[in-house]
Amino acid sequence: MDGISFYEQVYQLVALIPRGRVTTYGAIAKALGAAKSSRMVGTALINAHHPEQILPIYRVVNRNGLLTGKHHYESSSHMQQLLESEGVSILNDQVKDFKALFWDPMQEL
DNA sequence: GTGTTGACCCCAA
DNA sequence: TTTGGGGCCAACA
Repeated sequence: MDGISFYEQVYQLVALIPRGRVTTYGAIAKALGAAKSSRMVGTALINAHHPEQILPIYRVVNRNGLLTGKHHYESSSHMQQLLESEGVSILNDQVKDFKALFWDPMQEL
């Protein structure tokens, strides 16, 4: 296929997430045609140190709207703080009104 | 080359 | 409710 790796596809999709919205690993994986490879999405975000490109990976949460990736940040509250600064309310490490704030890549693309 | 781990998800009991 | 199993695939020891 093209010279774009799975990781690159994840990065591009994450970069398209609108401000104040969130999405899930599974939704991204499915949008890329790898619904069962949702793990790779999370792994990709760990290596998300993309050059000259800021990725709002904090807008990506798990299926339950839980901030499972916050432990990989400098501070546990960092991820939550970033989300709240965009108008996303977090309650008990979980996105409030997750269903309403959920951004489905498939629906936009 | 083999085994384990992991920012996940789904289903069954 | 919790627990257990399967799947997927890259990175690491």
